[in-house]
Amino acid sequence: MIELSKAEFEVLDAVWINYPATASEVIARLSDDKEWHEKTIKTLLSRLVKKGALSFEKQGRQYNYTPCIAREEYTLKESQSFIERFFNGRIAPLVSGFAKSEQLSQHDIDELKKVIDDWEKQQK
Amino acid sequence: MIELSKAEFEVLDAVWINYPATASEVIARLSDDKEWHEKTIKTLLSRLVKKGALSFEKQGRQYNYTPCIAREEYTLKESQSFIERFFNGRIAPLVSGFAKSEQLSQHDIDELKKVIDDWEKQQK
DNA sequence: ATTAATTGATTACGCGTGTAATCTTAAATC
DNA sequence: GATTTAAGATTACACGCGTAATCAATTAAT
Repeated sequence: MIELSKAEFEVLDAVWINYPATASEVIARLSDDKEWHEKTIKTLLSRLVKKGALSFEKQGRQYNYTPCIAREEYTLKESQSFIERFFNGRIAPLVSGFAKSEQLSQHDIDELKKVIDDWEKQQK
Repeated sequence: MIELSKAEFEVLDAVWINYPATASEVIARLSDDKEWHEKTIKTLLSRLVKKGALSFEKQGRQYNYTPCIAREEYTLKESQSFIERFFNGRIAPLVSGFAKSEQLSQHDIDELKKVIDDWEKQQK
């Protein structure tokens, strides 16, 4: 699995919004939330390329970056390893922890029910 | 929030099994799964103390370590920040990702249903 | 055609982490 | 009491990461 740092993931996340994307586009997308210097973001883009998380094509003197993995795929892997580390690979204890600490809203519950519903239909 | 590295968490996890625990006990508990040198584990114990995750009492020339936080508390915080980073703070998409990729067993579903059930009883 | 601007490449640097080795001191043994 | 042992304290060291600054080269502007 490609291992990304926190900052790298946030940059990749900005690329996933819409791609291919140039460095300046990514910088623009991040400028609202982050106080990152332009240089910092470019460093992170390079590191993402080096790690094989982004590819690029030259377009004039700029690069057009494209993710090499889908967000869903990446977050699934991360979720798996997270749940493995903290909950022995079982997902219910995580949800249960949220429930116990009042972190679940009715909306969350409805969504979870739907996920379960869909799963059961799928099974049949 | 106390920030622990991966290795630090694994050592703390070995203390949570049963405490207070001496360094040698922790080393023994970890010896099955990990190839860590005794010195490495002692370094990690010290760092956990320094970070405020463990306290200790001298017992002869040994230390008796005790966690300063409950496992549930720590994993809840970690879960929150994980879900925040990857799923915008919503838990259902995580579960949904597992479902879509065939990572859920009937057993998981049953557990999840129970969590939901308990939550709803609690609500009423 | 020069010059200015901008892009990516390269270099920088302190801190945390994984992974111990060495030092110091106090307890256990002879 | 002297010596060995073993526990924690201190030191080490390379690599990744956050956070850029500087360098080199190419395009845009004048």
